[in-house]
Amino acid sequence: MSLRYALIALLTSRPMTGYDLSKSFSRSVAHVWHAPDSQIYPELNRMERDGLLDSVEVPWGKKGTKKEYHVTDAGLADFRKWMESPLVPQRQRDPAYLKAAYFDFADPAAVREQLRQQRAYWEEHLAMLEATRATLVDRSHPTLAARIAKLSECEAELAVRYKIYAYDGLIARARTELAWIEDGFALVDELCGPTRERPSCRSDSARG
Amino acid sequence: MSLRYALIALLTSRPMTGYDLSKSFSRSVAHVWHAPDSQIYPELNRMERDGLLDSVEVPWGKKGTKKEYHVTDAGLADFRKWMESPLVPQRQRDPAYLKAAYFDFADPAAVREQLRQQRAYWEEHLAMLEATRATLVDRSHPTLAARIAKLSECEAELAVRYKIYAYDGLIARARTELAWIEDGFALVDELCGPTRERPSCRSDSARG
DNA sequence: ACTGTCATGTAAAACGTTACATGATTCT
DNA sequence: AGAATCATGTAACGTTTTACATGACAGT
Repeated sequence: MSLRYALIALLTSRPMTGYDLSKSFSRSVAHVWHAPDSQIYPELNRMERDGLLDSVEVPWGKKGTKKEYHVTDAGLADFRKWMESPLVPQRQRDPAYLKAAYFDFADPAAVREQLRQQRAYWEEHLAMLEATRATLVDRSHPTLAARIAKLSECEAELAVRYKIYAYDGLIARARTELAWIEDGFALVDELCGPTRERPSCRSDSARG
Repeated sequence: MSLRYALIALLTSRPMTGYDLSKSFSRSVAHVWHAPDSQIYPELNRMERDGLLDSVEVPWGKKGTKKEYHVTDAGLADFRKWMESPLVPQRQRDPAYLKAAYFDFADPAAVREQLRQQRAYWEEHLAMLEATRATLVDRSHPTLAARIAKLSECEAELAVRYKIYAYDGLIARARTELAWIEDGFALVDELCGPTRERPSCRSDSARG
């Protein structure tokens, strides 16, 4: 159901086609809520059917047309209702922690390799979050710019600050993950030795 | 697919019935991977069909029987293969951050209420994680105790330390969330004032 | 007899992923 | 002419949630 509200959130800045949305999505909302194109188009159709969106056919080139969606009053009301409704706490679901709890079943070499991959992923993710945060601070982020163009300076300040706040949370989370991964390297070194592939006490009984 | 490996992980400590598993689940693995009973029983059947588990019928009371599952060699091999295979990075999917980015669409009062609920949830979750971590440190955690009973002291040390490591990560994450929530309170106070329900600049144009 | 725990699911719907499928337009 | 981008999906499959459903056993 959050996909629906992520789409409304984007469409409050300006009307967009499904294609625009799927592009904007990957540049902003996807950082908090990933969705592929194949989920976006059908959801847009359902939202229009449910009266949350209207669409206008816009000519495109000589023969083609595209559908530009905009949020209806009902859609905006629904979005506000969701925004003010209590959040159901997220269920934990993270394979990385599940694996970490059972690292003793894997080779130290495999453990280190996974930690390296996780570190690479989170470092890249963090860099992207910080870059995006910077475009919010200087208000050059396209979706944000489109949104605040319609607002007073004071309202714009609110919109910007909350977006920065969300990214600060994501950045803090990424840093926490990276610190945990570094602890993982230290732990493997301590338990298995920095060079040996296996701890000296390791026997087959623990592995079969 | 992680449900399957979470179940094997639990069953490596001792054979269990579906009921045992669903109880153990909520006391340990559910902290990293939630699953309801209705998902566990069918998955166990599929895993037995796939040769990852064997089951023996155990009499229960006068007439009843129950099925006790244990991991097969194929199951253990599959688990290890998964343990050593690269992790696909998790897609971000967190409604809390999506909402936070659009807090300007909600009443400050509603925002504060949601922050309070989130804080209550994470404080409780953190307390549970710390309590569980303590039972790992003193080795009184039932599933862990069953597991390490079969291991040498040195192997047990490995198993225990990695589990503590996983909980340390979850605890760090919970603290990061709580710090972010506190920042949220401070931000709402700054932008909307500590007592007023709305920022002075607020007009209808930003809300419809 | 009643309550709580043990025991095991089914069914339907919602949600999400992956692969496939097609064609027009714009830029170089 | 070819490549990149714009545009819009369908189909099949797998996962997850929610609600429902049933009954035996153990302790008071």
